[in-house]
Amino acid sequence: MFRLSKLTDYGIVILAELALSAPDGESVPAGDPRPSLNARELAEHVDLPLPVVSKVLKALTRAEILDSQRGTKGGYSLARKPEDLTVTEMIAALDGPVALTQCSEGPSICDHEATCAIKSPWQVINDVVQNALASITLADLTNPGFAAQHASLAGLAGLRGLDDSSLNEEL
Amino acid sequence: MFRLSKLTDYGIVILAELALSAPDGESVPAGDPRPSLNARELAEHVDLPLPVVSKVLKALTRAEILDSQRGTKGGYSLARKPEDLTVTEMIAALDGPVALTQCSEGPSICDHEATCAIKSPWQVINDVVQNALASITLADLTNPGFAAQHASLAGLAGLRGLDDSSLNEEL
DNA sequence: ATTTACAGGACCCATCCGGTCCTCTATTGT
DNA sequence: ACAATAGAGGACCGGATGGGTCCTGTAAAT
Repeated sequence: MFRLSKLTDYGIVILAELALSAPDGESVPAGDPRPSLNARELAEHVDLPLPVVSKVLKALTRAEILDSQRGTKGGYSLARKPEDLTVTEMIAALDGPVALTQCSEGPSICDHEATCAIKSPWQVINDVVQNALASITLADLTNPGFAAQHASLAGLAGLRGLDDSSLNEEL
Repeated sequence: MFRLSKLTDYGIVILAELALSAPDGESVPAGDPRPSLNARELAEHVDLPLPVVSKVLKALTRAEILDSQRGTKGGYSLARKPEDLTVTEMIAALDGPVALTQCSEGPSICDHEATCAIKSPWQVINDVVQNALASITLADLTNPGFAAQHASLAGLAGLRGLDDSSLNEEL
């Protein structure tokens, strides 16, 4: 169906929630290990069952996107600044690496390589998508102006039409 | 897993095969209703089971991407020129419309709209991906130089870095 | 020591996808 | 008119995957 899994969707929403709760540039000011929110609080904010949120948080921690702290006062916080976290990474952490087709995962996996007329173009398509997603960061997602600014521009970010001058000023 | 379905993958390969078999610009020269290939021939070329290929061909015909002809000497041919068929359309025909998340499908589908911090950015992400895919046509896929030409450029097609001058000459 | 909260993994169920098959209709050629 | 060919449409089944829950263990704070 060419859709991200719900878990991934949740994950990105949760990350946005965390970014909004730690509005300082340095989410973890190095001296203070107090995590911004714990799983229960996040589940409430996002209005999803705690076990689900918990599952997502664990995956994000394993991917080193979040830092976790155990114990009483434990919880989660962003491991990096929102500007340094791309959508591609979020997806990779929860849905696995972006690979639109099996042959995008690596060579010699597909049985039909011999007869396939378009091996390498797939790789290009994959890269195009991956980079489109890598161009958006968590900071963009939580920036209220982002959607408005890009609503009309988004249509131009493909391989063609890149000489449109209005694209040159970006946030 | 964020992957296209195999059927979609097959479909694109099959379309490439058809494009290569009808190398003239006008795949159907209007006067001659003889389809280029039938399902059995395509199945052989692509080395996939006939029923599978057949299923894909039917879907592509329903989407008006292919023209079909019944009876003896029947078969399939491209309904348009390869330059006028985008990857987005191929995907939509076989996998449904590109909608990375449920809320990309339309408003008021998601239960969490009230609490969701990043409704509209998703729409932007979706558009970015969709347009990245819309920038590639069937003609590109069958062009042997395409992959080589774009291997190094593909990384630049996101929302940032669009002022790179080397992107301006496209095929 | 107790309580809190994360870590890790097992588990079940619903859904979807890949693949096959059967029947029907349209076209061509004899 | 008839037979042969080829697409149209849809039913169907088994396996894989994803969504969601739960249980046990471990680390930190009071």
